[in-house]
Amino acid sequence: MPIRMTSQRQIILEELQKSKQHLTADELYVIVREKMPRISLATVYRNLEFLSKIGMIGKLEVGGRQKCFDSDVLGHHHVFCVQCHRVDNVHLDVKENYPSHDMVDGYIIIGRKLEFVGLCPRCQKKTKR
Amino acid sequence: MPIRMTSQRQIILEELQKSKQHLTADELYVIVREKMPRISLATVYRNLEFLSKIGMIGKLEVGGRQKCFDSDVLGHHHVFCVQCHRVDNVHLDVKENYPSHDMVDGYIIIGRKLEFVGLCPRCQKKTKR
DNA sequence: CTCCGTGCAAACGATTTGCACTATG
DNA sequence: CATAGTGCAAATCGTTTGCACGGAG
Repeated sequence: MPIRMTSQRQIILEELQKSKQHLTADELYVIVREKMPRISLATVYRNLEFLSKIGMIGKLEVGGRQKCFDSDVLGHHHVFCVQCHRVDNVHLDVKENYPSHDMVDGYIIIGRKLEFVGLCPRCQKKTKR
Repeated sequence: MPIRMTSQRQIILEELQKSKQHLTADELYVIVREKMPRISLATVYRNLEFLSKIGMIGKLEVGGRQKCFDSDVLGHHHVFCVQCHRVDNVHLDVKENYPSHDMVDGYIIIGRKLEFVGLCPRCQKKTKR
């Protein structure tokens, strides 16, 4: 089954790669609509789901409400602001000393996710004053 | 401001502790309704939010749709099944060799969350056949 | 007696789906 | 030309909120 590359799929993928950070479905919707005004939000959702399923992009489901999608699938972690629910990338070299189990409690482990929880710069200022 | 302990708050807390695993709001709703049939789902949500805010229980926001709540606040990680979105506890001793930063990219780090992603036993069987 | 907490229903935000139509391979 | 993908609107799911009433302190 070859991947059918529609113009909307193309643009969604391009814009996501161009942005170099994770975006939610409707942030991407706003961006894509500039080039293709008649695209529907449902199509954005369907394509993000599809692209993440075939591994071309990463789906990111951290705390808070909306899922994010990310074209850079590898090698970074995330910080989540407890106050405003903002999510940022962390490029921090973490020595991973996990036991080399690929099986835990009956689960086949296919990945690990390290997530930092904290207070973002903006919310620090808000709290201080 | 003393904590006002209503009967519904009491039961919600008890049942969550009794169950010894994390539950979603409406799983707990079903359980609590057996003892208190007229309780409303909104009350369950409001109390879970409240109890987690004052630190008596833990709120867990991993991948997937629903938030989970957990009376055992400490010392375990979670596995998330990519297929059925089940979440389980992992009691696995992980040597944490993180750099001792408490500040990353402007964020004040207040916590870390390690989450495993995998395929649960049930879904492994489904996939095999 | 004073508020905080409740039940109910309605509102909400994010995501999904049914359908008839379009366009890719 | 078959069938996967689209746009639209309506449906769904989890969660939150406004309001009038009830019970804890």
